Amino acid sequence: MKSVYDILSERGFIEQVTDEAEARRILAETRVTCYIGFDPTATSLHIGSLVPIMSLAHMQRSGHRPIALVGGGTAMIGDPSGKTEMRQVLSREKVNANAEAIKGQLSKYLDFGEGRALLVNNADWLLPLRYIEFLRDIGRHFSVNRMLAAESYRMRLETGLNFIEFNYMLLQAYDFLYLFQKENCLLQMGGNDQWGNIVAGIDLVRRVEGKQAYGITFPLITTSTGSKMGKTEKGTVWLDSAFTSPHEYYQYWINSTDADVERFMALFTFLPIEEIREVRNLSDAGLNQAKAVLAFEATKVTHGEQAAVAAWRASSAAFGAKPVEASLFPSSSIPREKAQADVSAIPSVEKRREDFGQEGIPAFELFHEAGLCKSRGEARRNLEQGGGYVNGEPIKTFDEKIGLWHITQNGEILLRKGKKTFFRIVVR
RNA sequence: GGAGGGGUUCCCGAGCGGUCAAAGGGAGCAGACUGUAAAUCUGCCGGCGCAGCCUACGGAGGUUCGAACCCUCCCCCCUCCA
Repeated sequence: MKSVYDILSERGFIEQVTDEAEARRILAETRVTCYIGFDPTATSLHIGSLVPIMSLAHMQRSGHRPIALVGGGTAMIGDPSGKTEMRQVLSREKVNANAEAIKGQLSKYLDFGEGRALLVNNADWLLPLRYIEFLRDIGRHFSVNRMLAAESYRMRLETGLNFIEFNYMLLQAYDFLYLFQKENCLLQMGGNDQWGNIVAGIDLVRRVEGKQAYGITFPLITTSTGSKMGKTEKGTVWLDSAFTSPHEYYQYWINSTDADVERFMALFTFLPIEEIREVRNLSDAGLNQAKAVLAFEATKVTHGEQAAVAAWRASSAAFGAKPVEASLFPSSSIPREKAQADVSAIPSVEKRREDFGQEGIPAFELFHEAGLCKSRGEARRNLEQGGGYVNGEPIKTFDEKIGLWHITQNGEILLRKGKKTFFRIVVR
């Protein structure tokens, strides 16, 4: 049977490991408690946190015990690793609020049932720390010389690093020690920029406890076009449906670049790796079907089956997509029939008939109001450049009137910006 | 504390009295080509029904017909010295 190490490895989760042979062995032969830290810097996690989340989910599926650590304490310091500038320090209230929100999100991916997983907040043990004791017990184990040599600090040595940030490494290392002692946590994982912090934790465990702990880092995920993951015209792709609707989430994934499909499926869905490998043999229409499966499965993981189906319907209807063949990705629960024309997952706003008046509303105003464009000026430009449509018909001038006469049988007006951003005006 | 350098539009980065809503690049948006892809080419890229007006170059004042550019004070960052 495959161990979770094999699974993570073949799915592209592993960038570096501290002691590969041993890490492999303990993950194959014992039940391991492992942890990853999440920064409560916003009220929602975004796509960038998906790799860590998925890795914990794989751990749990393989019978190990994951700990999701919300960095309510460390967020008050700010991790300088790999950053050019100092991060803004958040207020304590803000950090607490964010930590709570993130806890809620994580429980959608992991089962925090008794003994299955753990959710902790390092504010609980970091905040009560006493400075002198901490320095004596923990600080003494750290070599400033070695810290200065760390890759994660190098960038900051050029632009400046203040003491509070320099301390970050100690706190994170202490987290590891604490979880090692309290929960017998043997493994810390994290993004590759966390390598220095993770190794510092392993070191601390060895010095204090004389025991061996382990670390795994994930590769930094970028799209093959070179941009960072999870950015769209509307900004960050969040995991919270209040910020990024399931439909937008689905659209984000289905718009993946060809070259990313296989890699993303392995990282962001639970489909069997053998089926994912088939992507290599696909091209054109087949690849587009694979993208639909990627989008569907990824949406299912964070928003659930029902939302995924709704997003699939809306997307298929809007773009006239053909159903995914039964032979492709048999493990996927994506519907195989032709999607019924249901656009209800497309973002919408309600308007009253009176709002349109006799004359109708100028298109650029409506586009702005619908949130399709950030300003009227932008709407104007898009429309002048031929990027606007009502019910599929191109809008010719930026102030073309949109009125009651545009309402279709289902009582809606369908707006579209560019090739793929749709919006519904539901008229009451 | 002393000496020097610097804070420019989403990011990098030019500008150093008018011709500056500010070069160039990146990101982004739209159009063409396509497969809801990439690459490429074209246009756009502060706000406003926009040949005009308003708001902007760390903050507050000042000099000037006119300031992102000059002066004063303040805030923040960097380097060297203490």
